[in-house]
Amino acid sequence: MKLLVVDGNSILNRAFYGIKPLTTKDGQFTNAIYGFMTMLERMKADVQPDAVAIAFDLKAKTFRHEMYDLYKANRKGMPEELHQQMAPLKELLADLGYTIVTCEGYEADDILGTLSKACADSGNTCVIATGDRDSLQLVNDSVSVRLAKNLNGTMLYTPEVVEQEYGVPPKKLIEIKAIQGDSSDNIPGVAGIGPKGATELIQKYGDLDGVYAHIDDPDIKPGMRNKLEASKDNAYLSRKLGEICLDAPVNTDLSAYTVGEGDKAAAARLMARLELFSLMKKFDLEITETKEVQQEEQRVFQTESLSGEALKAFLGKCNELYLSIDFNEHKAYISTEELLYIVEGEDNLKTILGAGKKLYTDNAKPIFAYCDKVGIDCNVAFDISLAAYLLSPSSSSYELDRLCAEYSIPVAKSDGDDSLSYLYAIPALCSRLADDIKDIAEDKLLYEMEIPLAHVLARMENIGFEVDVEGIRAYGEQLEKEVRELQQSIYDDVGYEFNINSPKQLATALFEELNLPPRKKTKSGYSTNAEVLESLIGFHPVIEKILEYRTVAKLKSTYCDSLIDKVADDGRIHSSFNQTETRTGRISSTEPNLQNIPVRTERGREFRRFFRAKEGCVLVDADYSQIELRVLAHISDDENMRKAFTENIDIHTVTASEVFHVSIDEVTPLMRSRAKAVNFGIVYGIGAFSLSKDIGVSMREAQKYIENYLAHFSAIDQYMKEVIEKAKVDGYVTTLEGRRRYLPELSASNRNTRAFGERVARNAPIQGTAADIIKIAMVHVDERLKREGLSARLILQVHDELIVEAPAYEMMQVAMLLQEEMENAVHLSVPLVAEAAMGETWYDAKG
DNA sequence: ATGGTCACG
DNA sequence: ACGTACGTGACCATT
Repeated sequence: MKLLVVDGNSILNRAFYGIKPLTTKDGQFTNAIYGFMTMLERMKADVQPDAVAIAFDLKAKTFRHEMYDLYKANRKGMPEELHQQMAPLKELLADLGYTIVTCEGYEADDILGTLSKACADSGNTCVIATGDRDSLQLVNDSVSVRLAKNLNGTMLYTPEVVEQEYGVPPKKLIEIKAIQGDSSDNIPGVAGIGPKGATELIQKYGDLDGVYAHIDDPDIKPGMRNKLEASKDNAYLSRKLGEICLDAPVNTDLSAYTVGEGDKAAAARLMARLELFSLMKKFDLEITETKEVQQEEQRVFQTESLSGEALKAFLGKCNELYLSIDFNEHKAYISTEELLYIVEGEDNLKTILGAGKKLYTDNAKPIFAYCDKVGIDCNVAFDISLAAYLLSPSSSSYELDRLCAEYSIPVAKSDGDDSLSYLYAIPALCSRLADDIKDIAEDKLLYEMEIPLAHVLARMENIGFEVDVEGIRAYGEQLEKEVRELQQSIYDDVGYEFNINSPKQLATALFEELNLPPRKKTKSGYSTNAEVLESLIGFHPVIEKILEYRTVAKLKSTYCDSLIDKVADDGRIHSSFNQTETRTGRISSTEPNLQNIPVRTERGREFRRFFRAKEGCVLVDADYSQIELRVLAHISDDENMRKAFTENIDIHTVTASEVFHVSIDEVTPLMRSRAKAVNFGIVYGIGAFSLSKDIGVSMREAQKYIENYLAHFSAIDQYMKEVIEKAKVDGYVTTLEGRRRYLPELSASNRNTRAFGERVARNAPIQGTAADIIKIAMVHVDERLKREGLSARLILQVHDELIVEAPAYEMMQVAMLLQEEMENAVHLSVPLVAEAAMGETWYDAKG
């Protein structure tokens, strides 16, 4: 029989520190649980044990452990984020049928020792899974150790491997440790002797007693002899501290550790509560029925096809449709009390969507897109993904299966395709999410902003943005030529050919071959980012070439090659606008991302010449002026900042005048640009360090700017403090329209994590409110364009900028309308200002 | 899959 | 003593 003994605390620690923080939407940390289960599964697969024992520490009380505690006293206690994961982990393990072993007065180590000895004594074998090298002393012919390196990797230690690595058999490790000590365990050892010396001594004299018996041996040099004699007591104490107990009073009947059936349903519910959905998949678990429903007979749903007259008859009987549509297959799935109807074919699809019924669906945008394409009106009443996003904007997925698990919605058994089973849950999910949305007062946000916006975005995606493919191609060839020339010139300077795109190879070239001074390290080596390179300008002519190369190569690969790839047959780029991606409420753009087309440098900006209005049309582009600072002025109600905006004075100049204590006329361009950086910093949750780096002044200087700023805009200072305090109490911050962002980071024990949470608390209401405002404007602009019978259409949003493609003769009307709707989207205590410009291309239309 | 880098607001 | 401004997405190299 083979027993796997898991060192619970050690593996949990590995998991906790090895995986980035992960929390449920209400802030329960789960990363260690996730990591533990992943590692456990992996170990089980590797080891193929007949039984599994999982050992955990209890509070230690024996002599050895009292001493141990004493020495451990300066160790940090378990952080709260880890501690809160202990209980659910143990519960989960029990639900999965594992036996947890603890023992009053003994540590997990001692349980490992005792069980491994019991295995060996009874002719069985044992594998110890741990992250801690202490257990290596337990290795023998019947006992091996799997040392966890990281999430995926373990290293197997047999007696041979131990001897090869340490130069002594496993039993002697403790003798070495007695001399060497272990600072992480506060085992003192002999001061001044390290691993090398300790190993040599033990190899020669066998054990600690042997060493002291031969203390006068001439092979022991005087210096070492003195150290050994001075720390003799410590050495023997260390030996005692390091020895693992082999007779802890735990059940040594191995059959007790066979993995049982457990309670799979409970395990599934717990994993769902912990939002560990990938684990659920790995363990092949799913929520089938909630507890209450379990009492009843399990419901089995049936599917039935519906079309033609039967479909019309069905539609005649209902006002609301709960449905999900697969547009690839042209199939609609309609969920009712007892049946899942499957409706196939485009004609039937049009019948359903155009019937004027209230649609409750998991994803409205494709429905809007389809209806728009085929020219029918639909009436979307609810969108599950948008509701779930508003409820929990930090989630990574809003798929039905996940949501069912998260909200404990039972998924019934289907009589056919199991992948359809969650579609039955749509009505229950809609009802539950609608209630929750109402509870947190985000119903207006959902029904009046996000759902109508989905329609606008669908139209924007359908319409697309015309591009001049030939223009891009020609520009690409020009850039290509430049890249090649720079590349060759860089090779000549460095003296050999290498991949300039590889940060690693570039670092070797710069910091080893050319011996330039490295400035900053990354996880995997020396940093070669633009900031570092700029600081090296002047050391070697190659630096500027590399910077240039980076810029040109980036333009070529990201903005020529990939953009050309994305042009559809209609000569237009149809980006996807994602409405459930960002944690602040902004939308994002992918495939391609049209929200990061270059503008800051002239060479990059050229790309905007290739984005153009179609024949006979122009682009009308309007952007908000300082929307985030205006939002800040409003929510903080700072008199001085409000005044600047009300009187329409340039805000950066006002800031400069205050920060530098000069009059408005004395503000120089440099002062203004520094003040601009301060304004940005305030919005992001400023620190003197970053500000100083950003504008190139000393930290002292930067600190002074910030102080001056907050002294003058004192309501902002006050607001920034209050918003954090409130976030700590509530657990979330909100925007003007009530959009929430939860901040579990604020209760973290890690200082940096907490500081991050505080910056987010300051930034999210500002960025999020600005996002709310432009979303409202988009819905209004779209409505008005249609209401006024214009054929102009919104085609792009870039956070504070809207682009409309309009027939040339509508240009002025559209510009007026756009500006008006943007400025009047909401009414703040300061005016909102939007400025419109027109042109044939994006380049020309941008102010 | 992850990290480094860099494009945007 | 440590890390260091908010929010994104894409590309490339590397594991």
